[in-house]
Amino acid sequence: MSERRRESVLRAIVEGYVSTSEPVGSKALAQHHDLGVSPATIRNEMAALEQEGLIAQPHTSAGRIPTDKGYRYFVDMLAATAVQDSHKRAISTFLSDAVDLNDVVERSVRLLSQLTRQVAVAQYPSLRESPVRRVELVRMTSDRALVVVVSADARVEQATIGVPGAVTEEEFERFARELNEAASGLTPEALDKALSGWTQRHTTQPWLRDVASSVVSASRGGTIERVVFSGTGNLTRQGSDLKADAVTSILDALEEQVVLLRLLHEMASEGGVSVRIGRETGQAALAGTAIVAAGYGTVTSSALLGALGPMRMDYPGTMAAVRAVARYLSKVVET
Amino acid sequence: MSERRRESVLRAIVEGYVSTSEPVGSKALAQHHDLGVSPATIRNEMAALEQEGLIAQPHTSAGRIPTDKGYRYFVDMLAATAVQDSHKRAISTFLSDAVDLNDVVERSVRLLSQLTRQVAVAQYPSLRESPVRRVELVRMTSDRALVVVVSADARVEQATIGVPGAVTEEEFERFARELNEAASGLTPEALDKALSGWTQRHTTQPWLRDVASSVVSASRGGTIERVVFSGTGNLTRQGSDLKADAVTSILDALEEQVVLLRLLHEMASEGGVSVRIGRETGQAALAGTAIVAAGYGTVTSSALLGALGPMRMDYPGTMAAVRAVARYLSKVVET
DNA sequence: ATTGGCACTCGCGGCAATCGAGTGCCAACG
DNA sequence: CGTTGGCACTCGATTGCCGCGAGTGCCAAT
Repeated sequence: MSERRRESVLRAIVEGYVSTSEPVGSKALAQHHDLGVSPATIRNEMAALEQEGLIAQPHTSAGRIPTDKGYRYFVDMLAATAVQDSHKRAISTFLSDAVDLNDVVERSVRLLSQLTRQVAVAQYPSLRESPVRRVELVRMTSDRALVVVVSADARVEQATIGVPGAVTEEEFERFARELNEAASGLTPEALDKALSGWTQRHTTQPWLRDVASSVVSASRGGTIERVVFSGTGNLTRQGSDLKADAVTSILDALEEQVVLLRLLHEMASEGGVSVRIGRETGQAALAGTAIVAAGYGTVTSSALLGALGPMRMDYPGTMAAVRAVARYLSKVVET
Repeated sequence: MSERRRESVLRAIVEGYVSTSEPVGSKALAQHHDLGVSPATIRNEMAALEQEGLIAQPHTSAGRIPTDKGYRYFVDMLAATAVQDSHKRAISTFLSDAVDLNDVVERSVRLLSQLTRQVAVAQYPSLRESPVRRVELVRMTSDRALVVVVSADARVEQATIGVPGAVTEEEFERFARELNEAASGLTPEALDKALSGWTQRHTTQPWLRDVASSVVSASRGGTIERVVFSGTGNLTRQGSDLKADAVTSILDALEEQVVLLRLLHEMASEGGVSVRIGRETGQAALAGTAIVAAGYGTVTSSALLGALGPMRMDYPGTMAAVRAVARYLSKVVET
């Protein structure tokens, strides 16, 4: 009972089940995957694998299918698979003519969902440390103004704040100029100090505090972390194991975002391409599904990109696609 | 055979089928909906309704279900239904503390999906005629700049353009100032003229044309029209008639956006709450589904909001909810 | 350790019988 | 003439049964 062979059997079972979506038995396995052993031997190995909890049989008289643990073992013994050439080409043509960050992320997620035939999710870069490039204060009505913050990496954040009607146009313009001078080029930490100094000098104008705080929050993290997704149709597309109520809870979880964000954060800390299978997600709503994710971006602005689908998933292919898109995305975001 | 009664029968069939999702027969109908007639009479009416193509029977020995046309007739004879008090309260509490337009639209769509238990869709206001409030030109790197346009209704649009490296900081700043002066307060038409004049005066700087065109396109329509949606989980939630492949094509259509946008545009022209049932949508992907939509916003910035679900839908309730949210949304957007 | 053989399990597809909801039609009634 | 009760008929859904075959586990032989 060489360890070697047992792994081959597991691999064959996973591959067989993934491609046919039907439990695979000892006979078919011995025939097709030309490992020079008889069905009986394979049955022995299978029994052992089942003992270890790596495979299971749906009913007594059926073949075996991998369990969560089985998929996990399979993934762990996987060497990195090369990306298909067609995929490579798709990535560069699809992403080359994106116009801004929004567009890049949106295209990426759409592309990834097509390559993997799964639901693709992407978290927007959170831009923790992005310095402020410019701040604009625009008065919209007599009692409301818009704060527009342009960060060094071409992101534009906005917020609405209240302004006392008593503030004249000239005063307002002056404050706007001062603000711009005080804030330009500063990182969030420096910004915080500089602006608190600024508001201190104008204690008669309490609304400036709102302005300052919105600028600071825009520079650090910007808008609330957001997740976009694409390819939800793949969840119900023919060949998906997922039952209707499973799909429902996945869709709900996607829209909830909170659940997903927490999970992605956890995965982010692992580096490289990280995979969560079934229960490993820790989310009841995601039972029966697996997520493949990879970080993208630089140290200063990092986020995640991934694919979500039924546990019965082409892991090598999906991992390769996720890795490739993440890598390409990193390049684009960095420049 | 009073016209009156036949309509009652149709109404009863629709209501029955909507609530139970099972074909309704003459017997059950006579009993539950206390119209003082015998099953036999109802059968006669049913035969007539079937003749007119308003109802149909799935199999010979089953009750009747409404056809597209039947639902349409039902909807047309519907008087406006009052909104539930709980819904009213939900709307004001849910939308009251939204911070900006994005937030308002996002909350609305989420809310509507909860109230109707359908997929809610919303188109962002397209702001056709919104004058420009301010234009900022920010140089990001030596050869790229960001154009930020703030429109009079507090929308911020952005675009990236290329700048020749030869342009100095001083020149750049001067152009930025000129642009701002030339563009402020102008409507798209005036803007177009003013900016073409401006670029004419600087024929040595062809990149200014890019700037001008992005400002103009930002002021009219702004970014590409976008549709957001929420509640996709409702498509597969228990009680939905939709079969898996129907759900797939709906999800695909939602992500496609183009299809949906065209449909919404058509519906926009009808005013009030407009309903499209089954084939009426004109989209093969939306067979078996119905859309209830209403416009929101003012004359200058209008867009649509709606609910999409299986044809077997609570039309009165959905229409009331859509109407209510659209009305509330109009109020918020207007101010 | 591997293998062939063998009895056993059990899901699935096909088939027949039954059931019952619902219909259409017709004759009778006010 | 519209309404109603009665009745024969249709046909999908359910149930029960049977045989098939894939797949297993175990055991004895190599």
